[in-house]
Amino acid sequence: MRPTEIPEIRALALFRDMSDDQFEALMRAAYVQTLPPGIELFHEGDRPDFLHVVVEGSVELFAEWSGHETTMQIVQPVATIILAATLRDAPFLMSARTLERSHIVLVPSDDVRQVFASDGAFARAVVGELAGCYRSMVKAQKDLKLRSSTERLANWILRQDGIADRAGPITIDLEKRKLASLLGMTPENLSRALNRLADHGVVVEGKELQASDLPALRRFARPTPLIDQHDI
Amino acid sequence: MRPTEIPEIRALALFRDMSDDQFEALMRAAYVQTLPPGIELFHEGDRPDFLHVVVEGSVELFAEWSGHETTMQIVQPVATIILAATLRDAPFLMSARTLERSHIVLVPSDDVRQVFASDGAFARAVVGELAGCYRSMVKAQKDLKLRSSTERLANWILRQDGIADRAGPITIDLEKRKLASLLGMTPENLSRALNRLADHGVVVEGKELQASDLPALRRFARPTPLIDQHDI
DNA sequence: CCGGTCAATTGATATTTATCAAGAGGCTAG
DNA sequence: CTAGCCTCTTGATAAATATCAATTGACCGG
Repeated sequence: MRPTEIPEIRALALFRDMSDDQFEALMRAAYVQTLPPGIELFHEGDRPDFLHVVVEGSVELFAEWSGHETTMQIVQPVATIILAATLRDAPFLMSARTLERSHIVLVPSDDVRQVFASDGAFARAVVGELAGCYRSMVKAQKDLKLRSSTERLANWILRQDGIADRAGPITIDLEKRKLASLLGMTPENLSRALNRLADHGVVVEGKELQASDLPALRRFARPTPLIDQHDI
Repeated sequence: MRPTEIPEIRALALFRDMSDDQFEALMRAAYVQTLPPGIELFHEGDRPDFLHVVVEGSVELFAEWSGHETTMQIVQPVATIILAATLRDAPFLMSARTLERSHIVLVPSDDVRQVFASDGAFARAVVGELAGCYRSMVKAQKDLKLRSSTERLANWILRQDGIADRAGPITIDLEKRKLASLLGMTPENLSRALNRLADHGVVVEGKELQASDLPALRRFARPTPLIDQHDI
C-alpha cells in the first residue's frame, strides 16, 4: 500500500477519530488495486470479503433484475462502498464496477468487524456514516416517487457544483446513459428532457451544460433541502 | 410509563445487549402516548426531540413535495422510527402519522445520543439497526426502478405472511390507497393491477386476498431474495 | 487518413401510468 | 334507520415514458 494514500483514508470521517493502533491494525492487511475502467469489483449476491474504499477514479453501483440493469449511485473519491453489507456480513444488494481508471483500497472485512467490535470511536463513526447513507437513500426514493423525470433532471442539474456560478458551463462528467439510468429514465428520454429544459434556460452542447436562467430553472425544479441537500 | 411495555422494548435488538444501568437511564425520562388514528407524530423538516418506538398499532411514514404525498413505509410494532435523524440531530426527511389507535414510546433524543456515546454495546446495536434500514431502502429502490407496478404488486403479495399456506385468504390490513402509494402507483392503477393478476390466480374480494396458483404468481413476479427477502 | 464502433439524438409508435368523471358499496353519526 | 361521506372500482381519456428504428457525430485503432 502506497504511503501517500494512507493520510487520505485516515482523513475520512469514518477513520478520523479512531486510535492509531486500531487504524494501523486495519491498514496492515489492506492493499491497493489500480484498475482500468469497466472492471467489476463485486456482484450483487456476493459476500463482502473486503471493505472497498475509492481513493481515485469513480465507481458505479448498479443492480439487475430480470435482464434489466439500473445505476443506483456513483461513488466518487474518497469514500467507502457499501459499508452496511460488510458490517452485517450479508450479501451485497448491489454490484460495483469502475467507470474510469481507479485506485481502490481493499480492507479485509474480518478486520473491519473486529476493530468495529473493540473500538468505540470507530463504531460511532460507522453510525454517522451509515445514517448518512440511509438518509441519502430516503432522499433518492422521495426524488423517484414524487417527481417526474424532467423534474428529477432539473434538480440534478441544480445540485451540480458550480452550476450557480455564472462563470460558465459545467461538464457532465459521466456518460449520459449512466446519468439517465441514475435518474430512472431511458437515454432517449434524457435527451428529450434536456430539450424540454431549454425552455427554462438550460443550454447543452455535448458534455457542456449551462443554466443561463437560474431563477427560471429553480421555479421549474422547486428544489427542497429535504431531497436535494446532501449534507443534512 | 406502563411496566408491561418495558420488557417489550428491552427485547428489541436495539436495546437487548446494553447494560441495565444504561437502559434504565434511557427509560427514566421516557413516556408512552396513546393516540387515535390519523395523528401526526412529527412532520418532515422538524427536529427530532424524541426517539419514537411503536409499541402497538401502526405508523405511516410519508413524504410530501409540491402538493403530492407518498407513503414511504408502514412501521409495525415493535420497532423504532427513523433512528438516523435522532442520532444525527438532523431534520426528519419523512413525516409520521398513526394509522390506527397506537401506543408510542417517546425517548428524549438527548438521552439516546448520550447513551450512544457512552455505551459501546448500544452503539453496535445501533449500527445493526441502521444497516438494516439502509438495506431495506436499497431493496425498495431496486423494486421501484426495476419493476413495473404490476410486478411490484405481485411481489408484495408474495412477501405477505401466510400467502404460501393454502389454508385460505389473507387480509390486506391497510387501506388500498395507502398500499397503492406505498407501491408507487395510484389507487385506480392498483385496482387494475389486481385485475391483471387474476390471470395468475390472484382472487380478491374486498380486503381478502388469495393466491390460488402460487407457482403461476411466482413465474410472473420473479421474486429474488436480493429485493424481496427482508431478513438479509 | 480511413473505417469501424458506439454513444447520442431524433422520429414514429406502443405501452404504461395518471387523471378525470361517474357510480357502487360500505361504514358511521345522528 | 337513513343520509352523508368516503373508499373502491370502472370507464374514458390524456400524459408520461418506453421501445424500436434510423441517423449523426465523435473517438479510436489500424
